[in-house]
Amino acid sequence: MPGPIQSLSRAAAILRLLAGGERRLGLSEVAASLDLAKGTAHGILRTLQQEGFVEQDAESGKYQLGAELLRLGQSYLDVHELRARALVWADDLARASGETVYLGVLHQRGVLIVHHVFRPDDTRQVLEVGSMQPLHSTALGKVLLAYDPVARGELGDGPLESYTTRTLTELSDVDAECALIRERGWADAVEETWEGVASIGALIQDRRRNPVGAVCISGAVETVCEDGFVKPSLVASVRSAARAISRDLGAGRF
Amino acid sequence: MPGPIQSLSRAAAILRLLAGGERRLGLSEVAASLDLAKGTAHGILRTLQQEGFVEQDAESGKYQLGAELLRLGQSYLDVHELRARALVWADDLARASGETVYLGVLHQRGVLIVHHVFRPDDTRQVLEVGSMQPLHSTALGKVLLAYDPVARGELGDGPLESYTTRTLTELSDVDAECALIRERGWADAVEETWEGVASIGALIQDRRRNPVGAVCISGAVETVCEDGFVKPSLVASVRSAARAISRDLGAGRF
DNA sequence: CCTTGCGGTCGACAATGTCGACCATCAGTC
DNA sequence: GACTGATGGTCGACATTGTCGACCGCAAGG
Repeated sequence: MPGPIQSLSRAAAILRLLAGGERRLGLSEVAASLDLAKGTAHGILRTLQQEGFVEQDAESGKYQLGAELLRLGQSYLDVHELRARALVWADDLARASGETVYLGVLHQRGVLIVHHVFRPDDTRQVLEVGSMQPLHSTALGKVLLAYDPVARGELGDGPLESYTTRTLTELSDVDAECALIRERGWADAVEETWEGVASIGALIQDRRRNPVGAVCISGAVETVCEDGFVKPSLVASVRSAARAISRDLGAGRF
Repeated sequence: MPGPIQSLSRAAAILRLLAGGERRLGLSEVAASLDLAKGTAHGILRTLQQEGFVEQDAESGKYQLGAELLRLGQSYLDVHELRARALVWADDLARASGETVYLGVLHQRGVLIVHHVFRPDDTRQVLEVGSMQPLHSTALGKVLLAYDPVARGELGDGPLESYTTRTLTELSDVDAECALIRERGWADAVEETWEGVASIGALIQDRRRNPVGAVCISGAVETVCEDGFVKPSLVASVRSAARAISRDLGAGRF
């Protein structure tokens, strides 16, 4: 495979840099962070700016991400076939289970949330579409790890970050857990990322049985678990939703 | 100002092209649409793909937008100062008015929705964050047209699209309306874009009085209007919310 | 079995993006 | 108020880099 286009890779790196840092970044900071000449960084930023991917604060001169990214991100969702077919099933699942529903796909080293149905009570909740969750400590992530070799590859050999005392941080433990998940066909994660939160996830596959994403429900330990284990009835609901979505995807082409 | 970076502009054009067309596009289609050599288009696509901005359907070989865009779009929202400060006020406004609340900023030739609070009843609604609304036929758009010279400039001299029989399609009419809006300090749009929908909007400005966005409420004509005019009490709510957000923004720096 | 379309590769060429010195401006400071 | 040290931004020479169009292999369709 021939090499990538240098200026484009650099532009992408700049966007990621701006996305990462909380605050706006100055030209010099950007150039220094990526080891570019100021002139070069400026040229890229100027172009990104006039394309709308980056905006410049009028008075400080510093740069931040631009509105066009939001628009394109929305377009991504519009085209996303998995999401489109899952919308109605996710709704049903939320209603049936009374819990929050997430739909996620593998993206880089994590799970990208592409759909989110609020828990059907009236508590205030923030939409998490577009945010990322870790692979090794969430139901969505562990499902993907268990079934998608690419996801397992992303884990590499690096140390796994620990979020709570129940987070699995040893690769061998994760692999054992994945074997279990494959055997029984679903994953759970009880207080492995957030205290008090438990979730149950299952795989979504396309017509050729390739893993393409995962659904999960997520809620308070008290409502999702019973006697220290996740409720079998909820597991059944999640698995049935996952099967329904997979079937729907499979039918997509005919 | 020196020229933009060619490859970057082209990459942006490809992304916009992919965002525009509903379906996935093949390499040749992309190359033809933008009048590029196939090799060139391929190089750009390849780079965009490995950066995650574009994905390729494994079996058809066609391209579509990538997940990274969703993630970056979300990051844009996270950094967005106007949105951050407006969140709580928008919530209050929705509760007080009982209607849907939108928060929009000028982007290219339209209004980009950066925040959306659902109407506080239980009807099913879809999140419109990231989508665009026309300038000349919505309350948000007309507010920006009235106060932001850049917005007025975007209108150019082109013919204005008509959505309903009440859409203003003559530039002179729009300008007259804008004068009125400036005079009284708020805008409305009753069935100018969607039949049965009325909205009321007001300007948000930063500490230096620059227009930075607009808030509006939007709902059924029957609940927003009375005797053929928008209800004064709703106008008051919207204007008060807009002032609150502006004040909040102004205080941001101190 | 040839044709026609597809996505993808290759290598020569020169247009293109890159680099680093340079400029203008502002804020702080002695 | 001139100095200092930041900043964002410009410029033009250079050669790296992206571009182009011919070419490849494959699959579908006549």
